[in-house]
Amino acid sequence: MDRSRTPNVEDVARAAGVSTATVSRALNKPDSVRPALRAQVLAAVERLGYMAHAGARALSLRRSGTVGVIVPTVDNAIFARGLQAFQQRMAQADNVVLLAFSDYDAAQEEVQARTLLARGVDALALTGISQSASLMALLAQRGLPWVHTGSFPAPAGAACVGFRNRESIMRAVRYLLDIGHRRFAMLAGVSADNDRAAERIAGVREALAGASLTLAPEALVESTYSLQAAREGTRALLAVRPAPTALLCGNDVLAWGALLECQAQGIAVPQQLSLVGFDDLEMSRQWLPALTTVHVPTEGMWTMAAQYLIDRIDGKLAAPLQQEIATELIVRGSTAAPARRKAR
Amino acid sequence: MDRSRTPNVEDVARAAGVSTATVSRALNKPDSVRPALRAQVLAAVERLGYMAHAGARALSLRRSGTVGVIVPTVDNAIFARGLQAFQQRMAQADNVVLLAFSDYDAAQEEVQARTLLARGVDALALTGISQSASLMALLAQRGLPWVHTGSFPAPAGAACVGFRNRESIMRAVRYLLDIGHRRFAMLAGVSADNDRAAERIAGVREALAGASLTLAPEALVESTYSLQAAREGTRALLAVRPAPTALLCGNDVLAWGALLECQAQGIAVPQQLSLVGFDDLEMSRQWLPALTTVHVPTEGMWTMAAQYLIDRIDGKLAAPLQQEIATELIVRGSTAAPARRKAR
DNA sequence: GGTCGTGTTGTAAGCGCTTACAAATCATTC
DNA sequence: GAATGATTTGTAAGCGCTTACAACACGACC
Repeated sequence: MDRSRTPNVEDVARAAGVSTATVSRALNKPDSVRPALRAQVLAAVERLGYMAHAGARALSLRRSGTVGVIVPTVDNAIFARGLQAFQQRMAQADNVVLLAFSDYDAAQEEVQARTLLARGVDALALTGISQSASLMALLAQRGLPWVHTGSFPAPAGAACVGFRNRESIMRAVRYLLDIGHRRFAMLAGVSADNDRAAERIAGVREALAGASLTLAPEALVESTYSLQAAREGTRALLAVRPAPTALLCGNDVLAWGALLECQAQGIAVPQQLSLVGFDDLEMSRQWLPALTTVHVPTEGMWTMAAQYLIDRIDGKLAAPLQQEIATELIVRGSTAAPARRKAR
Repeated sequence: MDRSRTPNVEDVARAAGVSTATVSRALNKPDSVRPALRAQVLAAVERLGYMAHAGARALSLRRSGTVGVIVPTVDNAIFARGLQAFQQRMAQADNVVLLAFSDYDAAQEEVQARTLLARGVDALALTGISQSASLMALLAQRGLPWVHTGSFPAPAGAACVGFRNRESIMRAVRYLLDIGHRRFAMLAGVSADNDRAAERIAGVREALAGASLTLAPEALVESTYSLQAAREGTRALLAVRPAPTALLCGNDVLAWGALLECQAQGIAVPQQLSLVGFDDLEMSRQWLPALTTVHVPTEGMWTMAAQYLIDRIDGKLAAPLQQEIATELIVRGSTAAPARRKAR
């Protein structure tokens, strides 16, 4: 039992008294080899602890069984959940996931994508649609299947599984308008290199315009997605006069920051300020008050994205899919009609 | 410009008017080829959009440039942050990260690990030390470098970068004892397949024993790491009589759940109940009251784990490293001396 | 018994890369 | 100018797997 070398097909073939072709067949299309032989082969495999060399396999199969995914970060639960769903679906299809982060930066995203391509991924999942043009060109040129998640629609020729960020947040704004709000502020995500953040800002603007309102420059703050930054941003917005009665947040994390800042300042939510998030993370449900937010079916979305790539890799699907996901406004305790008299 | 095939070394060699060996050298050890030729080669590479086939490369180099990591989940920020640090360090070293999840289940962990091994990872990072014996045997037998994170020490022969979970939480308990607490409860993580959760329970027990106290069976609840479950667990613990004055939580997520439940029940923290977490996530700092918790330098820990694997892959390091990381009790607003008179 | 078709197995050619070794080139020294 | 050594380049083998194709075995049928 010297294990000077990790065993290869040839070793297994010898041990089982068959040819390498038979070993390969026994492993990859069991039906094509007689049961007796197959058993011998599998026994030898077991005995030697054989595992096919992935590189060699990729070389001859022209596919690596590997799929890349790039998310901005995984520190936000929305991506954490999505990534997990994606990985799970991929694992079921016997694909393994190569992970990289863009940190909300298109240049970094391109660098990471190139690295993944160099590793021979069979497909690539990306977040949003604000990738660099050169990255898009590269993917198209190499004929690699890829999909954008979280945004809809995607540019022509590209596949996506996502939702309309603009329309989704517009529903929230209209709801606030309906219950009487007129003075709005927005704590948005950083819109550079982030179409979703940008679209949500645009959505708020558009919905307000529908009610002949506008968002004053000082009533819009872009913030990174940390609680710290969100609190600072909120502080600035709370200082605006006349004070806003409703604060729209680019996502739930920002909304949590806003809520914490309100608690710290003793501002009652929703009595003095209505707060709306976006994403509907678990914590938003548990918070006190529970957060009114736009629900996004993240797991389902990423699972569909994974499935699309799988189908694409298998050649079961020829054309790029553009799949729209429905979102839903979930009204909870953080929003209410504005107080009758001028607040504060 | 027909691109019927993705270009290979031979295409580049032809285009640059050199041999394939020179192309390979120009790319991998530039110094060994004359500047003039090197420039020709790089130009051809650029022109053709050449990218070396990773599988072929892995086959001939006997290494894949790929490292696997298995975490229980990424839904908890502690792993999200760690994973990100790990990926970043690996990317710097030109390694790519294959991700899989164990979902706190040793059997699933083994399945996932086998999949990663089959994909030819050069090394593997694991969470904790409660892996199945068969997985450990497999890794040892294949001679694959691997590392356990978050636990210290690891079994002989294994490498780890982690901390002493038991001693870490004991400091928290002693602090509570010091400020006068005598009635304790613990909202622990599920200890099956989770040495960290188990050690933290053991630590609480041990520290209490040092003060001649014990944890009554009904004063210990094991909960999964969701806010929902944590709240339910807390509810049970709050119903224990005499009521506890201090609640130790297995991690920050559980502590958040506990805090939310207290808020919902109108129990004042820390006046009526002192609350301690574990991990020191960003949110714990921002919360109101801010959470007293055990700080764990996650990013640094995972970065060191990554570095260890890199060194191991490069052969720069021969023996398994057992690296202890220091933790620190951070006292914030969620703990205080118990009220003088019997609570409630 | 010979022929044919069907199903199973083996032989060997690649997949694309790196690198040991051989060959060629070039500078240096006598 | 030839010999020597150092440096650069090319040739070709080999990494481990899959699979086209050839070979073979076997039963059915005439």
